[in-house]
Amino acid sequence: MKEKITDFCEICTCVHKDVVERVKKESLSEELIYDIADFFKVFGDSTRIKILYALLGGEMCVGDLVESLNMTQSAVSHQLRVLRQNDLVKFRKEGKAVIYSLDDEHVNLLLQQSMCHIIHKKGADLYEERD
Amino acid sequence: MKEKITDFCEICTCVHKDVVERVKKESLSEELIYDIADFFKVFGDSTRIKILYALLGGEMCVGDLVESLNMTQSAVSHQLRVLRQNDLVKFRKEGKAVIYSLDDEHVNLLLQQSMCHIIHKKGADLYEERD
DNA sequence: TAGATATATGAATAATTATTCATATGTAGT
DNA sequence: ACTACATATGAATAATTATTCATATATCTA
Repeated sequence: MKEKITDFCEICTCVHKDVVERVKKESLSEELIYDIADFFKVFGDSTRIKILYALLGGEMCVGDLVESLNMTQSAVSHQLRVLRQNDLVKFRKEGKAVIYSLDDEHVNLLLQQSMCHIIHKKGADLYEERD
Repeated sequence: MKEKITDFCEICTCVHKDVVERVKKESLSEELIYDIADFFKVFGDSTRIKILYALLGGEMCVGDLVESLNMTQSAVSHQLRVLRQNDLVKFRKEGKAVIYSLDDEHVNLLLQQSMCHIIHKKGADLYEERD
């Protein structure tokens, strides 16, 4: 079962032809791969998580976000744009104010789920040393 | 309902005291915020997504991953470390080979869910222009 | 134990991205 | 139309992170 499949890799001889072929066949398109990574990337920033978590409690105007999160207006606004571009938040205008809210239930779900996961993992780590 | 809450922000007058206070009160600890962001950050890289997706089909040794994904052994190994450190993959040794697999169902779930979300969103975008 | 192979890793570089600063846009009230 | 305010944005800088290259570690075989 351990045999060299082609000559395009000069260093690895530990190659299982069947596995490699299956994976290559079933691989996602480069485009989808990048889309998925980009999607997660949006959640992978503490500023954006703060904003999203704040919006879990309901819609907020930019000024309130700035106050609540102790950040500059510019930083918040830049990150809101990223969230907007990725359809994680939507907004409506009310006079001079722009009021943001979470775009759909997916966001809500993902946030909750990840928090569960992390708290669970942290907990498990904490109690790992017992007996 | 629109009133200045404190004097620590010199530029924003659009501040809803009640909202700001609630958000501040309900805010997550900085530590948890960073943990959540870091968790997502791990998924936010196309190389790691490729590896994780390949492992959805079953356990694989490093060499097979290198072959399947057309990447250098070093790059794969570095990213496997990140995945290991974040408990997304586990491994066992078999002779010289190190065989990796997904660590738990959470990973599986998150990947599937995100793909659904993205495909759905893409689809929606594609058909958006119709009347 | 020596040599070969599979994987891991440190350091340097390259690429990506968040924040800041300055300024622009848009809206409301006078 | 003018002023003030709320938000957005371009450009520069700072910070983070992925990849590469060279080399180290670990395991098997002779």
